[in-house]
Amino acid sequence: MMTDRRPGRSFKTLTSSETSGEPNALIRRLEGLESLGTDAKAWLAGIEEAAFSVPARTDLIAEGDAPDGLVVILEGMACRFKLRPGGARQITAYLIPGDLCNLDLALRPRMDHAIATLSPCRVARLDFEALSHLSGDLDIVTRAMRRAALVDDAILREWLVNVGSRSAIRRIAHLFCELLMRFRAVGLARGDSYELPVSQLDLAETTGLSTVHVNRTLQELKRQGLIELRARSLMIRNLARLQTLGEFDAGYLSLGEPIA
Amino acid sequence: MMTDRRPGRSFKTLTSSETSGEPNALIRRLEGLESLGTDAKAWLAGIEEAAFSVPARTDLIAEGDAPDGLVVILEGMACRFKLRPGGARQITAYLIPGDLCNLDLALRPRMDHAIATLSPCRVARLDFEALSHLSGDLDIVTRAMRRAALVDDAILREWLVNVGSRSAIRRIAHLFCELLMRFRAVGLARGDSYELPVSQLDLAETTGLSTVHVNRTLQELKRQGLIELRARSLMIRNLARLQTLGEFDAGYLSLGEPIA
DNA sequence: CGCAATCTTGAGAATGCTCAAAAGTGGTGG
DNA sequence: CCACCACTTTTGAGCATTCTCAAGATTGCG
Repeated sequence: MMTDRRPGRSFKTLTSSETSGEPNALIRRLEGLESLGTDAKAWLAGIEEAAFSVPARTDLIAEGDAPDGLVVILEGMACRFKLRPGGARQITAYLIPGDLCNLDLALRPRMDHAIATLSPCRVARLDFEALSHLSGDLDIVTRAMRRAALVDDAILREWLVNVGSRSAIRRIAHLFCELLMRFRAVGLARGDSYELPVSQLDLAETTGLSTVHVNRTLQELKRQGLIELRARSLMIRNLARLQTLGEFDAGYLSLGEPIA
Repeated sequence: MMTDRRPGRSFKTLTSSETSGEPNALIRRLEGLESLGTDAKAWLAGIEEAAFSVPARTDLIAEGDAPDGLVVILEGMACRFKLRPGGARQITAYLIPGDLCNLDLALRPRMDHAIATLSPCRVARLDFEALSHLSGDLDIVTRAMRRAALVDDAILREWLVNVGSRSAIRRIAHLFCELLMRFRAVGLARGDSYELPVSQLDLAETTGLSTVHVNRTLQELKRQGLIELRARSLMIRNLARLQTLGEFDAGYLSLGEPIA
């Protein structure tokens, strides 16, 4: 279940969309997948009330859990991962604001993998009851969430291609391109830059490389003038070349206009 | 085991479950996920009528397609894959009898990957209309199919772990264990043996290894007395040791008793 | 200011790759 | 029924990418 943190705790609330009237990341994300009506948006805006903060490197859902609510990332980054017998960790997905942790909770008895924060996060838990009673104008929300799950599947397949067959430098290039597009979709990129609050160890556990090699590969990307990366902030200096290098084609992210 | 089926049309009828009153692979697969009523089974048995044969190495669904029906594998093996710019192919899933190719057809505009047969297959196409009108006792079928999709997701995550972090010999050991369990679930394993109609090139494209290294790794598995593999038929000689080597834990396959 | 985590660098080693060619297999048409 | 052809499997040899180990530099946080 969720680790010992109660909703009430305030972990120094950052300046965030929470205080303004802007749509939260979940709304932005789902709006890219289905056209949401005003009532749907209003309903989704309500999740802010249930939001709470979680520090970095904290389990959100453990392997074997049977969560009783749908967990949504509103700010920060989290990841899905599996542990191998020796303790090695393979990250199988990044969760960014607007992403859903366990959409299939209704059908899946227990989690086959775990979810943990990478950076400090703001998170909401949607009650299973509330979700299953969405109907009428609101079941567009369910459809949008299902579509989001399909995009997650597509991302996972793309990661398998990445790790299964691309060289180190291409893997990282591809990952950085994907994250740019995903952050853009929820309004969290400025131009070709975004915050990437993960360590090189995290990148290593994502790409199937050693930390040492991740480090050297990042240096090579910088040397080639493709990226700048300092203080957990990534600036892509030459997106076209980075895309070519990473063999990146955004089609699998379904970022076109919302399909009718 | 009722027989409510019309005597099969013959596409050069092989000796197969088709001619007997046995449940087809789809029924067996879904029955492992939900308890099906007799009417659900009868409905599923009807797909035999729409079955047709496809030779090996033939595309079933191309990337970019928007299929108008749900494709089901009844016999043989197929795979999902993506092609990289240079032509390299990464296989992202094996489809065995009882598996569904494109369950999300209602929500996904176009396929982000392709599906092709590996061996000669018998395949059925379920009309989208027919599926969307399943209701009452039959919507248990929909539930079972959704659960099957979740298992596919879990398998994909496990493959990412496999390719992202295990050594060559562990990767192949893991894959062989997984396939044993999946074939067993649809009654296609005899003891610890099963037909594995894929080439070493296919295995290479699956595991992210070169064909040469696959070949040498298979020899090592034989040398250690873990497997026998000839004429596309795999016999696992020491399942316990193969599981340990492959770090295989069947939990992610949801093969327990059907969950209520 | 100091600890702990993270990043960086060096050097040697291993796993797995490429290229190339030979040997085996199965299907097909003459 | 055999010969041939394409595909697949196997083997050898050298090499590249990436890993491991280890230590030193840097950063961020309390």
